[in-house]
Amino acid sequence: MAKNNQKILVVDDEADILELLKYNLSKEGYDVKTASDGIKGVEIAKSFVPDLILLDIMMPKQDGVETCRQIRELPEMANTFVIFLTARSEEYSEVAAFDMGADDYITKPIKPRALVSRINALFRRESKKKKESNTITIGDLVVDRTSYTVKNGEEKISLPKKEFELLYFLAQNPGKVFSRDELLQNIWGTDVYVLARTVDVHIRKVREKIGNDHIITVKGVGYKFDAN
Amino acid sequence: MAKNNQKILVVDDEADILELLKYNLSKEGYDVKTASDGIKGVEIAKSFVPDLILLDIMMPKQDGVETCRQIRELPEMANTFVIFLTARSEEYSEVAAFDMGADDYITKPIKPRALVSRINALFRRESKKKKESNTITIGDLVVDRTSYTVKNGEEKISLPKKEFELLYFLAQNPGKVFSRDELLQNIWGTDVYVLARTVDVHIRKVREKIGNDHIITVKGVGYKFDAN
DNA sequence: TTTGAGCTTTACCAAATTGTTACCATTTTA
DNA sequence: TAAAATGGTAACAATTTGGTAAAGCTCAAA
Repeated sequence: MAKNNQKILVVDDEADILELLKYNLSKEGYDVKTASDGIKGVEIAKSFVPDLILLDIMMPKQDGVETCRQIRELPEMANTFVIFLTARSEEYSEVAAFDMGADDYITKPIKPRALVSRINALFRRESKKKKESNTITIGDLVVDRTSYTVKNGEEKISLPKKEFELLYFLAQNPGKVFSRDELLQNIWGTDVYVLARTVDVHIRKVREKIGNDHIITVKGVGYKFDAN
Repeated sequence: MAKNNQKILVVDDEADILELLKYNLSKEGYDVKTASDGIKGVEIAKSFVPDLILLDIMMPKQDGVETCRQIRELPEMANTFVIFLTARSEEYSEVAAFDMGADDYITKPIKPRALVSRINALFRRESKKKKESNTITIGDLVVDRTSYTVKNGEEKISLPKKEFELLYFLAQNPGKVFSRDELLQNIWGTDVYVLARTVDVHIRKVREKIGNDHIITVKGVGYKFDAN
């Protein structure tokens, strides 16, 4: 049981495979749903919005390549990985698959342990990337630490240091309320003595720039970032 | 009866299956009730308020999908898992099922041991999540200290400090009656002198926001939180 | 080194919200 | 029915926060 919270959708026409994968991935802590053909797969993907889709290529009704194409057209699935499952013998063009936006492919027969560790690695890499790129995407905001900018839809806003740090810190723990003192501790450091009301002013300036909908005041407690 | 305290409702028209599941799940420490069709299932769910419902899809009178839909409309069932039981052959739409708010489905024939471990895993994951998020779930209410919010079904309400503290304190000890003085001691602190009737006003405000069904007055004694 | 622009901090006031008390109506209990 | 307890309302007090402006500070360019 991992600390994980990632969502995975498995699409395959063989019930055995669905069950095998679901069992192994659930055990690992992933939130797994399954679909038995491509059309259902797309449907479920729309509401489930998984982080990763395991997609059988050879399926009746609608093959994996076409399914992948449809998924790639959905904007909410822009950050979703797609891994194809393919029988070794199938001469389905890898090229076509990668052209459709697949990120990887795995050949059957599937070895559960290998698959699981590969997927773990995928997510590890991804979370590492995010950490390194120092970017938080949350709702309609992209908070980018490398450039100290916030992108709100179209416009890219550059924030001064303290304002940025404040926003970045709050956005790292969306929903969690921080008292002014906690914010001072974490952003200003323990050896700086500044009045707590300083935080208010910065909050105000950040709000002025990104809008009032993101940072919420909890009276008597502090501030929190809310992802709507 | 083991350490467990989770409630499971099994709905299926086949008596054999009801018995099989009830036996195995009870042995595991779950509090299991059964219903032999969808209509009865909904009825029992209303009073039993299970944490998980195992729902046969193919049933006379009222099928599982419709039953699930009805259950999803009940606010007190917002945190209840639904797992469909389906014969492999049935071409009942998974999509419809997931759309109705199912969290999973299990294909018959049922393998008791696999089913039990799957359910155990489900609850383990869930309880871990809750611990991490510093949350009390009680009936249809989710009281979240990290965000100072109360979720009553759909709507998320943000409470100011005193009101939240009061609700949180009562919800921590559901069923236990506290006198006004005890509440003042615990929430206001020992060095604050406030009239006991102040508590009443706060209780009233909390009730105004979350409804009158949760905090119960015990005349001559004080207040308690009741999980219905 | 000086200067100046922009950032950070402080101070202060107004506005909004929350907390407390008092009082009367209503309900419950004896 | 009388007494006690609680609900509801409103006024008042206290606290908290938003907004504004000015002083202090930093850093880079001249």
